[in-house]
Parts: sequence; structure tokens; C-alpha cells
Amino acid sequence: MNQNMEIVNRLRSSKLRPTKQRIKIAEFLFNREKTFHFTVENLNKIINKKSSLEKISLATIYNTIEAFKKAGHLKEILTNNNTSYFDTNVRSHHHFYDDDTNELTDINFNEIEVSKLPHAPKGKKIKEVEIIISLQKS
Amino acid sequence: MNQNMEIVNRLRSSKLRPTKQRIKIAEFLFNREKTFHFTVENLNKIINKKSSLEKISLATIYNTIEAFKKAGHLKEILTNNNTSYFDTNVRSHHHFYDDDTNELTDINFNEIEVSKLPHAPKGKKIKEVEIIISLQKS
DNA sequence: TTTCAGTTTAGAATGATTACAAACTAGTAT
DNA sequence: ATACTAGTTTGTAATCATTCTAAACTGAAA
Repeated sequence: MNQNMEIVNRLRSSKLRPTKQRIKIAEFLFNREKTFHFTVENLNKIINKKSSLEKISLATIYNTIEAFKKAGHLKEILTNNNTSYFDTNVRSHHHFYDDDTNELTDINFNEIEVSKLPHAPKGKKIKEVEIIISLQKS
Repeated sequence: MNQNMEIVNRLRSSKLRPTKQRIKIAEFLFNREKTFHFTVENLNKIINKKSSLEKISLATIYNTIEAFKKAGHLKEILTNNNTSYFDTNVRSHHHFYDDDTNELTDINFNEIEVSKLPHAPKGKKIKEVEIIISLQKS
């Protein structure tokens, strides 16, 4: 209950009650160096692998991911695959999407540059600019 | 069977047998001035509205849209909504996506500009660059 | 006019996600 | 400590989009 304090505080400051399920998922997702791309099904398999003592229900994983997303700890990535992908890197950045393998890769922020942006329609403002570069075999 | 010739030829030149279902859908989609954004469910409702004499099955609509997409007559648009959106405008262009209403709007090609692109990972080449600007109430 | 590969169809199957209602629990007040 | 309550978790059912399937149908070539 000590190396968890950082995670617990992170949850508290997002008004998320630090339950053991949320702590376990948050530790898994956020205590890592490289950013992590995943689907819910994906995460479920890892979190609930046989060795896990306390299983977390799929519904809770969905709830938690949704809560983390709303709190700004996760970013949802767009693909044309009918599955949601999430990214632990919430800073503005973009992605390669491999149509053949369904794999996502980050694009380094300094490798892409938008020099001109439209203005939003009236009554609206720009929330986010997302660029996906889809790849195919060359 | 005359104002259809353009559509029929379009289908033929894509190696798509011009069946009455495909002709009907193609006429609806491509005989218009402004570009059209839709989901399959969307299109199904319009094509099969009560007044339609000959209904087209949902499976056929899915098949047809897939065939048109493969032939390059439709473009699939990415959103984080778990539904596929299509666009009759296949020229390279980008979109606003309104998170509140799930509506897509074209961004005029001269209103956005990418000045720097990453190179594709080895073995891969860039198929498409897609930019989605998500909007929220201001 | 026959033939057959390509197409359509209704309905079943699948996969992702959301809804639900009962059981549980973190945190607060007593 | 104890009780309380709103917030959470859970298993399961329900929903929604999409794909599969196998039988019936049809455009167009011979």
C-alpha cells in the first residue's frame, strides 16, 4: 500500500473512488514507460490471465476504461475496425494504422506537422485534431 | 434504361455486374451534387422506406457498400463511434466530427494543410492520410 | 435457351458494447 | 468501532453492427 499511493492519488484527484479493481487496472496501464495501445478485450485477457488471483469482470473493465477516458487518463483512437482502441499516451500525437495487422503505432510529434487548420463551424470549437496514416504492404 | 447507362457503365468498368439492386443503390448515392455521408443503417432506412416498391435486403446493402468501397467509389471514414461511416466523395479530404450529434462534415481541401509527414515503417507504404477534427460545444 | 459464376436473400451467428438489478464496499458520520 | 449511503462491481441478459451461410435467383456468355 505504498507504491500505490501515486495511483491512488491520481484516482482521487479525478474523483474516482480508488477501488481495488481500479487500482489494479491503473497500475497495469500507467506504471510503464512506453505508451500502450490496447482494446478492452485485449486488456481483459491480460488482467484476467490464469495466474491472476482476483479476476475483474469484463463489465468492470469497460466501466473503468470509460471512467479513465472521461477523466482524461486515456485517449480513444479512431480506426475503421469496429473495435475501440485506447492509448495511455494522452498528449496530442498521431498514429499509423496497419490495415493488414490492425496494429497501431505512435507517430512522433515532431514527424508530422499541420500548417493550416480550418475554423470550427459556429457554436462549436475544436476539441481535438486526430491524424491517422493508414499503411499497406509496399 | 437510359439515364442509367452512366451508372451501368460505372459498375461494369469496376467489374461489378449491374444488378437492379446495385443500380438502385448507385443511382441513389452517386447521382447527386453534394457529397453524402451515411451509415449502412442510415442508407437502409432511406432505400427501403415504405414507398419503395422493391426492398433490398440489409445483407445486400452491406455487400454493395463493401463492393463500392473496394472499387473506390466510396470512402470509409473513421470515427470513435462504433459504426462505419461512408462518404461519396473519394477525393482526398478531411472531416469535422461532432461528438455531440455524431455528424460528419467535409473540410474543404484548401482549409487544411499538412506540411510534414513521417515516412512509413519499412516494408510498408502510406495508403492514406486521414484527419478528423472533433468538435464540441463552445 | 441453356448454363453457371456471380449475386441476392432471410435468418442465424458472431463480436463488441451497454443495460440491469442485486450484492458489495469506501468513506463519512455517529 | 458501527452503521449508513452513494458509488462500484458483477454476472447475465440485451442490444447493435456486422458477417456468415446455404439456398434461390439472375445477368450475360456460349
